[in-house]
Amino acid sequence: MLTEERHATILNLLKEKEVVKIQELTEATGASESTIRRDLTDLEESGLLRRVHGGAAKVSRKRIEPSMGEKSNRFSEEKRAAGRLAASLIEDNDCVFIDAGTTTLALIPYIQAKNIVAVTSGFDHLRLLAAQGIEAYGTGGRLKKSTEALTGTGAVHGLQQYWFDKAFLGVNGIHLKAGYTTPDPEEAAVKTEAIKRAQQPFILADASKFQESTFAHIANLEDAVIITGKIPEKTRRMFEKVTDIKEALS
Amino acid sequence: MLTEERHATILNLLKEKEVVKIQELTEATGASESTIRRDLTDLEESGLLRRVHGGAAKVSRKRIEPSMGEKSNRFSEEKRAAGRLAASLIEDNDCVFIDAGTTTLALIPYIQAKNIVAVTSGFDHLRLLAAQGIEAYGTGGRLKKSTEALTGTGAVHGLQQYWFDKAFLGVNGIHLKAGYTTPDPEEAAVKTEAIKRAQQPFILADASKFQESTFAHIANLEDAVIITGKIPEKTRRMFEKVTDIKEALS
DNA sequence: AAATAATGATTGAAAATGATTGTTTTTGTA
DNA sequence: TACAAAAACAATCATTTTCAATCATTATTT
Repeated sequence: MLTEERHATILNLLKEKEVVKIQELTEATGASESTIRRDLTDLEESGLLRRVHGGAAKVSRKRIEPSMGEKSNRFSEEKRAAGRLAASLIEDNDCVFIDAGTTTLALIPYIQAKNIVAVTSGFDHLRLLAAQGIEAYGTGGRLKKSTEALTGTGAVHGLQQYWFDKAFLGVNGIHLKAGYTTPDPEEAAVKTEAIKRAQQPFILADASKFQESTFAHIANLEDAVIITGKIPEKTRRMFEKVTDIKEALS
Repeated sequence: MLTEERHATILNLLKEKEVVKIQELTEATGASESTIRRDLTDLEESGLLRRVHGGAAKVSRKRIEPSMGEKSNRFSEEKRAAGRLAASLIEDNDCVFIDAGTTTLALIPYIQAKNIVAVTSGFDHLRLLAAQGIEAYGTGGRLKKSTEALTGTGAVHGLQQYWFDKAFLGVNGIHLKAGYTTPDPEEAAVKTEAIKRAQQPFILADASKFQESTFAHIANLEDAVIITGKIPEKTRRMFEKVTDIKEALS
């Protein structure tokens, strides 16, 4: 059975039931436990299901808590490593921008610096920052439901009130020619503005984003420093000719 | 049975009954008493139920959902009536401002009008609006943790991008001399700005707010129409000399 | 052929569970 | 009220289950 088929089988089973056990999945697919576990890890990172001890569960659309505050720290190790590295760059008294998206969400729990001010376009980020006792500001703007990000001219306008020491952004593509890109132009505009208004802009990305490009241009590669988890040596050599790369080693 | 399944089972049982005994839960799930106890501890920490000696009890969740079905609380009934009346004032294609606070939160579920745009300074409000398929914008600004409101110059600045048909605000005091007041000056500034920018500003308030005054001035009584639940005849006569009052009769 | 990716088995670590302990709370009775 | 029995409790321990990491093997691509 092909990987894709297994993934489809798993998701179909989850349409009918609230949760599935690993054992049910090995029986349904004929694959080993290890393989199923890997499948579940992948599917969770794509946001298509939620892993639970013993199996997997449906993702509820309403999902109030981003299951971050809980112990279920099931971010990919890569994102965590990048998040940790990014957080370590924040110094006492900094004013920082934190972009919407799960990659940047992963850095928030690691922030140690005192007396910082954070502005964010992420809905969940705002609450998480405030919950950590960090002085948190929202950009304002339209709440885009799918990504839970504040976007559009409202957000850009909101940003123009501030000036940042550092900005931490997520993107969907990092491409030698296309630069940093993301699918939604409204979100791109916010990211572009944030990069403009930061002395040190950083892009957080995992390996899958390299050599990808999507619709809307954000900035050129040299406009920001890239923070990433482990990436292939080849990729690294290609991109570090154009901009700085901070590679988090776990 | 997986942990998640048990948790779901427990919560489902609690939807139907006010309390459940531990023994009922061990029978329903097949798990041991120890496990059920641990489940209850977890669920209580997540705020999803309340432990009582011998089992667990429902928790009334006023935080997120303004639990429509519940009729036990007199204040919430009053708020609901006012919310329903306020929502009926919103017409198709309106652009409205909805203030932070539980009073205004209560109006959101009753909005029927199509194709409206809503701007809000309330954190929960933003999500609730988006969840209802309403085009929702946040004001931006500092997230004040205690009230979950976006406040300060950031929020005022965000508001200045918009112009409203109607604005719905909550206040802490309605006083013949002091006008509308609220304890926090930062929040007051947001409310003042919203009233300025709306053709028809409304104040939502329950009876307890009348003849009260708190620190920060928002506006004068005549600057907005008051929407309220049932209030004493005497209060009504006093205040309707100065401004319009819409009294919701349940 | 060489590099890359996917798979299954194995391992020690981590998490969940059920039984047991002694303590606290409730209940019934004097 | 005072007291003792019963019920429910938190804390702890040993056992079982599940997990992530690693490695060797097998497909797949280059």
